[in-house]
Amino acid sequence: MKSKEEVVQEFRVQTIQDATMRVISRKGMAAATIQEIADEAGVAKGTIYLYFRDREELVEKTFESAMSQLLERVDAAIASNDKFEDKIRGIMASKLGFFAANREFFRLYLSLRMPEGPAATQRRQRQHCQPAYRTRTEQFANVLQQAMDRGEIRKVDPSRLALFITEGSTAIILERLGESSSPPEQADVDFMTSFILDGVRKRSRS
Amino acid sequence: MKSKEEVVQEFRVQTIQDATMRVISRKGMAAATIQEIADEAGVAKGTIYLYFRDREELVEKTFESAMSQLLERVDAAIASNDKFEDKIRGIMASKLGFFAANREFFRLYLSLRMPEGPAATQRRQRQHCQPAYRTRTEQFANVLQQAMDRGEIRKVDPSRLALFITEGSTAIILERLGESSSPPEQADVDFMTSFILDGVRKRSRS
Amino acid sequence: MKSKEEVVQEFRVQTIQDATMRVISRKGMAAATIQEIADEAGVAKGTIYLYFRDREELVEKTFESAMSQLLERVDAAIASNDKFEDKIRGIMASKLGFFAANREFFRLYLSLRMPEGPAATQRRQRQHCQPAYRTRTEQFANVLQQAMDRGEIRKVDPSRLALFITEGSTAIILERLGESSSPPEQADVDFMTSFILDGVRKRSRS
Amino acid sequence: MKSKEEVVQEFRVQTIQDATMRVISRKGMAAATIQEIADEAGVAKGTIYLYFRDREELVEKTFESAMSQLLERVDAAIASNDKFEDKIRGIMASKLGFFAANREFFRLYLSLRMPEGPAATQRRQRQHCQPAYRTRTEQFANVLQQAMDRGEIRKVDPSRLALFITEGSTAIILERLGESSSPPEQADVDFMTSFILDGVRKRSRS
DNA sequence: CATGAATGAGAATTCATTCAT
DNA sequence: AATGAATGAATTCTCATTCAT
Repeated sequence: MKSKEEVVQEFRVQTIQDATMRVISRKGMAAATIQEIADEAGVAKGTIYLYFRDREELVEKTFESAMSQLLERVDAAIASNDKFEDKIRGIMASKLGFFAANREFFRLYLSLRMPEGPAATQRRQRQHCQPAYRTRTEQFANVLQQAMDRGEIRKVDPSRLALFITEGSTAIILERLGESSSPPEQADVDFMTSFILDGVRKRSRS
Repeated sequence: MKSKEEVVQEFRVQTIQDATMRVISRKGMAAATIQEIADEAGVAKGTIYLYFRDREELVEKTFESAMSQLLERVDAAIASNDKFEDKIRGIMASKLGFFAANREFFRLYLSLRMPEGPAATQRRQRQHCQPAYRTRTEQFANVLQQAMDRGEIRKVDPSRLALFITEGSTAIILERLGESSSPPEQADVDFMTSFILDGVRKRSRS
Repeated sequence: MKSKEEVVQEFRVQTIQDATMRVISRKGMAAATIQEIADEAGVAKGTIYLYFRDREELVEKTFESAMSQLLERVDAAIASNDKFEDKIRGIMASKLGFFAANREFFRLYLSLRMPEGPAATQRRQRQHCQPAYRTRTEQFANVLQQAMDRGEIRKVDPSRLALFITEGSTAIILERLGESSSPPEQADVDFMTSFILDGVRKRSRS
Repeated sequence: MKSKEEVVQEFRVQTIQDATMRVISRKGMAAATIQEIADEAGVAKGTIYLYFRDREELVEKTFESAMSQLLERVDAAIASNDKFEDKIRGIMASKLGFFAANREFFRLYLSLRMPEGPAATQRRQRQHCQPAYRTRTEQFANVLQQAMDRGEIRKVDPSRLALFITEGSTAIILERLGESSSPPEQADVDFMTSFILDGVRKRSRS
């Protein structure tokens, strides 16, 4: 049972993280200032530092929090007993749906996925965040591995495959977010699933 | 016929752009300062402003310049009379080879591919740069369209397909750059080509 | 007769002042934050403001409170009917003993002795505190004056003399506090007394 | 032979250090902000960082620079072949004269002499500066030691003696600076010299 | 009374850009 | 043309002080 303080605490954290996401979405990672995030959240600058050590932790935690929501969705798709095709379909649909509902998160996602240089002990951002991205890709690689073991798909390097598909689908999402009018989600899910499974080669009779 | 001044001018521009690429590669977009770029190029800070209006234009021009080199390579692959599979193979090989030879460029590429928000009046980056990226993807979409017209591949939305493949293969390159020892380029080219053409579904008899 | 409220009040004030002294001792004047003082005192930040107008008053009152303890000791030595040499000895011993027992106070003492500029509208300190320091030196000047009047010592400017001796002995204390192993208090008391009375000139036969 | 750049460089450094001294004198160590120092020096905030790494280095270098001027004066007095009394007189006169001419420096001197807490990794000030103070006292202790060896003064702990005298005389200077009208320097020099040599005990016939 | 979350003024530092030499 | 010293806007983070609970 949560104490009142904990509830308030969580609410504040959530409010600030939401604001962070919105601001990063609007302005991009580098241009999102603490002041603007504070304004967006409707709190004072100092308040943010009550809940997050510094800018870095704020971004990191915000990312992880949003990411875990995505992972939950994807996990559900993965955990199903569906056959491979349906799993893929489910995963693609999860991603698409999630990002459609959390447009803002997408830019954060992209920002953090991009690796900073090795000597990146710079002002703005370190690498802590990659784990979550890695995790997600590896998790997907596992799904692929299992499908290979069960003979549902061809044997290839599951990591490479996971990467290709993950990023490919991300691009589609990115495109959708930029479009003023996109095709229905289902259409893109179908397109991706079909491409992943069968590629693009024309067959005399499938 | 170029005047001596023009030659010097071009040489300076090239020197500065090369330095820009190296520095962004090393430090990442946000941490690459004009000072460091100037040092790397062996010129004074002020000199950079003789050839580029501001930091933004410098980055943009640098990107476009490098991009056009990539496009040249890819164009060659596209222009060939090869059948679709070989074109894909050629395109993938071009990309892999180019980025392997220009590791530095890759981070710049990633930095700029990421769309900045509409209200992007930030300190360190705006969005002008997308054209070149768009161009490349559309160019690839054309290749796909032609292959569809010739009946070499199934009919799907060529833009979506181009995006998926472009980003998917980019991810593989990114991975390669991060690995201490990668498989031979050829292996990854084969993997990608095969995946693109036939997907991953196991077939009773291919 | 003190009411219960007054007792509680005094207790709080004392607790907070003690904490203040400890924290300033540990961290130095500039780095002693209200938060840390509150933590040390085991009260909430706000509580401090119930008993002290602001940081400045807190430090000032703390200083004066501790100072009055020192004055009490010194007064006892002064009030004795001893001859000058013994008074000096007593005063020196009081100071040494007091600061040895209240190491923490010493840094506060030093911090506040230093005069702040006239336009001292600073963040962390103003000048109000000098009175107590002045008082002590003047009190000592009186002792000297009396000794002069009684013909026990030579006639010189008593204020200058008081200053010189006060600060000189303070330096010895400061040194003692910094040493890992000091000579016995008595040795330093003797040294100082002897120096004050007879100076350092070698005499053929004293 | 100094190049023009070096001259300008030194001039800037000097200008900034002078301003630093004035501001610290006016406002005290803790309240002297970079902005105010910049304003006082008539340069922009950023310019200061062209010549000093950070606030700490600025204060430290300023202190050392001024200190070395004081040391020069004192050295001259020490190096003389005068007998002990005259050396003391010379040293006292040097100090008095120096601080009278550099009133501003005095507060800086006091600020830095005061030890910061052991855990003093704080925002404002570390300890680097103590060496210069130490040096000066030790140097003086050497003078005393030599005088003892030559039998000019009694044998006592030279370090303790040096401390006492150094701080005692500092207090006199401090007092002079605070007075609206002080006695002539010579009077205070005489007073101190006489006190140091002969103490205050009244003698039947000297 | 006591609390401590919230506030926001203020400090240090960085770096793109300008401009006199 | 080239330079690099100077600039100052912008940014992060701290902490004394207030005030609703």
